[in-house]
Amino acid sequence: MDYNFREIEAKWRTFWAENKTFRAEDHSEKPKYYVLDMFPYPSGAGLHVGHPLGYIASDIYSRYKRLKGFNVLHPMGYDSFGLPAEQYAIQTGQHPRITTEQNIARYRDQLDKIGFSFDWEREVRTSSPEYYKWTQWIFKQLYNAYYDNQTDKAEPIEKLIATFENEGNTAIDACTDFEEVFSADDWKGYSEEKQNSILQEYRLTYLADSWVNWCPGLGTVLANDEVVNGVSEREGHPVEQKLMRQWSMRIKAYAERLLTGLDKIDWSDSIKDQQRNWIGKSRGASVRFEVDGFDKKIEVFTTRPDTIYGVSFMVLAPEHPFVDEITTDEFASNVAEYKRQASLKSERDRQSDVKNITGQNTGAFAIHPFSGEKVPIWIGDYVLASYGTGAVMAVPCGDQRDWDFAKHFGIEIKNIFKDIDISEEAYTEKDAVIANSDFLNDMPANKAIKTAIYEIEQRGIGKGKTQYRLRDAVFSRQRYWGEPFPVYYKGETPYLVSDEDLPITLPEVDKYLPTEDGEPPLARAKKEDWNHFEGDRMEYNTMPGWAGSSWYFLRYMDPKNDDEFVARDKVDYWNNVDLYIGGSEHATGHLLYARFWTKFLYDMGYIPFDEPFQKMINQGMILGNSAFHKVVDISVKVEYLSHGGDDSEVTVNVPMNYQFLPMEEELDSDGMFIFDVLSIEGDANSNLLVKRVLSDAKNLNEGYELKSFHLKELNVNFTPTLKRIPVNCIDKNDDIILKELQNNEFYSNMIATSEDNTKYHCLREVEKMSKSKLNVETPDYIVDKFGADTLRMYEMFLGPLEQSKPWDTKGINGVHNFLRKLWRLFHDQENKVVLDDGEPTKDALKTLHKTIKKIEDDLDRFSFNTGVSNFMICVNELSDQKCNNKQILEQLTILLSPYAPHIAEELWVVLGNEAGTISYAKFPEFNEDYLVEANYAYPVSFNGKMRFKLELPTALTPQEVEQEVLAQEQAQKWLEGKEPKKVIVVPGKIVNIVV
RNA sequence: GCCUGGGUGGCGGAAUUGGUAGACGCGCUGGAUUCAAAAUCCAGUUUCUUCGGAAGUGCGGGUUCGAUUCCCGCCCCAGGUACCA
Repeated sequence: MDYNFREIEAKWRTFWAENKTFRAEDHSEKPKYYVLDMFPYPSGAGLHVGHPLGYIASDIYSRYKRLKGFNVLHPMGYDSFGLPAEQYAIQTGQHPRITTEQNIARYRDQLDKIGFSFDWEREVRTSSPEYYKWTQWIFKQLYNAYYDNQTDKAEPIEKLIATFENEGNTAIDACTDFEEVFSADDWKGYSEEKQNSILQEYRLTYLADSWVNWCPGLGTVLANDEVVNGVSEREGHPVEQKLMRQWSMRIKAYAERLLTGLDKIDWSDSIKDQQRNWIGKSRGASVRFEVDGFDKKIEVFTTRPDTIYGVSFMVLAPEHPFVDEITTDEFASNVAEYKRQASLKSERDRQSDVKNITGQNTGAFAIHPFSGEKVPIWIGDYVLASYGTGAVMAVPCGDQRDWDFAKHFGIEIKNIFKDIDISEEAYTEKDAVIANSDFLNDMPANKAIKTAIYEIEQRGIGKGKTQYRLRDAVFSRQRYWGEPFPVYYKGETPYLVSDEDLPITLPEVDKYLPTEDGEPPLARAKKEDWNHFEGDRMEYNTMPGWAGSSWYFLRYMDPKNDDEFVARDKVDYWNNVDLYIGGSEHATGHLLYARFWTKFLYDMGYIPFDEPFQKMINQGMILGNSAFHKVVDISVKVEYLSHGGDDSEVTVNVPMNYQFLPMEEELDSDGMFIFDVLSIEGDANSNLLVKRVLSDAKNLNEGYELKSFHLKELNVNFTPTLKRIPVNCIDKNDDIILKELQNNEFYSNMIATSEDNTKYHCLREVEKMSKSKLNVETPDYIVDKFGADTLRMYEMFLGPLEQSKPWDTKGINGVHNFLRKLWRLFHDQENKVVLDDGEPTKDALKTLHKTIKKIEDDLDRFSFNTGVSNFMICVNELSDQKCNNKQILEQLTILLSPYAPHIAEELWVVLGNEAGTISYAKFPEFNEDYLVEANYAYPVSFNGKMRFKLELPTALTPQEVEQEVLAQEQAQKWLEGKEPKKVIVVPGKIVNIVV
């Protein structure tokens, strides 16, 4: 073998590990560069080829930056708290820590094989007590802080308490939903418990009864971003709304800064837009409508205060607190019935049932704050209790839902838009001129909005307001395998554990299930099971999955520090992440929470930056190529007679199920299975089904002799169904490899109707790669067969990093051959090194410098796929030139080393360099002089169509070029004797002649 | 519906500021080598063609000497999101 990748790669992997080649220094004269991957959850399934895609890209970039003279921080770790290990623990009793450790070992093994330049000394695991000690500590900081709207940052809670003691809460503008007013004296008179509960209303993490997404299937609550279409994101269990006492994070306080911060970071528009939509800022006004005959005011939020004269009714959410009180006797039973119906509908139904308009009149009226007219108050479930105030002023002419509602129930539709027809639908554009609206008449909408808000504030019926869709994030989970809270209770009042008692480690429990009383699993721990116990009890909840991942990028800077979460001098040096690579699925979860915590830690003065990830690239998914084949289900009931050693006769009735794998010719034109092929008539030995049943019957009845036998029942489903075939049982022509399939335990009841492999051609379909879809391809297999360098380059060669693309091993030979071709530049037929020490040729220099330029450009714009192409072009050209010049090959080797580090290390030594030094070699310098040519082959086009090329000196002026071109015989031919209308000469590019 | 991407040979894809459309690789076809196969090497490979050319980057228009690239209007695909007032 010429290019022995197995030997080479094993050798350099060991070398890097032993020499700690990729250790990052915390302080350096070099400029720093921080390249981060989203750390993985170590699942039991191991890595498939999609996982390393982003890691390969970030590794290439890290190695490139090292060559460019940067001190690079490129760490890796594990997001190792999570549900799957806990579910496994519930099923098997194995401690999640053990499962997790096993999975991490497997991940590490797989990662190591790919040759990543991680600094493994900095590894972090969110589930290790040394790590979560600091997650608990950050929680404490959040608890001891509130958000001051005046300073526009988080402040210590002591500052708030001092203000309460001196001035009460009127002097404070803080982020809270607390509306009661108290004086300094009131405050001082409150009990500790009362003070504590008021403070909860201000703290950045707080305990409150809140409506949560309760998932009975998982026995825990979920955050909004973990719920998709009313079911849990990962497992698909239904989710319902439930009022529970939970820890929450006051992320709302940061809504505005999370929005504006997006402008200064280099992320994709799609992720930024997702975050903007999630935060959901809308500007408008809150307006209070008096209820006729009650001392009550309904507050609504509207983005269109300019349309207030178009209000012809109001709609409250069925859960709105006023509903029962204001409903008239006449409508009481209908309203009660409507409320009941609405409560029965799951969130999911309510969301999906958009077209169906429902509602109910309450009989009550509100007073229009400007016109004084009475407008009816309705309830309807299209108004959400959880958004805004749970009530809307309905303007049917300007809002399609209000219009539909009004039409459906025959409510008046007022037109307040000048010269606009609203008889067929509402007019929702903000560009109309207002009419029939008293003081707003003849104003364009945007002016009318401002005027209306001014007038609303003047009359004291409301005020201009900014509303956010973003909700505070629930921070408790009723699970075992997560960070315990640094919290204990005296009665119902929570207290923080002091810093010197951290971490509160996970206590051992007998089972990982909730208690009989429905308490979380930690409630099973006895007092002595806790490493620290205070008060009446410890907190039973654990933190959600996103707790540990919200700050892990900081810990890599100082992973072993036992005194601080990160030392200030280290975080000052490394600063924020320069390049973050990971999937876009975390847009509204991890990426938002990490930004939130970063801003908080910045506010508190612990870190010098308030955006964690300066530039982010979202790699696309690698999709699997699932295989399907038609199968026919057959169930058989067999009755047979046998007798055992004692001569006793036994009649046995056995139901058996089989699946037939039919050949294409065994299906008729409608795709129906032709029964003939398994007719039980005829020779038993030649009939596959009979043969199979006989052999199974024998096995079933061991020790007995089979005497007679007949099929009692035979059911055939003549319509074949498509069945997934594991992709490792498919050959490169998409035909099933029968031997492989028959070895698979899940296919043991399958009978192929022929022994010939080529008869079973599979349909392929591109889907998400997953274990359940039987389309998983592992990197281990590729590394074993082709080597890590081939895997790295091939994954990059598949297509643009950010694009989703199907995995297809067909092209892998091309990349592997490229590396072999590279090897052959250095070696002769006998695999002996043959290098030329002399001066390089002009052609070779040109090829090299062209490549330097392209590779560098490609890396700078993260175009790794074209990078691989350019290496191929380079090696093809050098091969054609028969170039084995040492200087050229040395530069090429450095250039290639980020992509294919193992072979580069090997060739680097072949070239006579010291082992291991290539990682910190100097990136080749591009010199344009080598590309300067005396001549250029001008493409000459006529009316934009390229007709021929003409080689001309590059020094010619445009006029000279024009003359030369027109003097050509070919040019005259294309002119057909006519005079050219115009000749355009772009020097060094193109000549275009207009005829 | 809205937002963000995207649509180029048989396939993955390239064309960075408007300037030779299809780089590079796969696959396929033919040839060389071989007893044979694998591997390797060479040539060809957008389509149609009367072999002169003609058409061609989802569709229809436009701007331009020149458009995959810019503008307008559609269609389709992927991802996100939604009674958000």
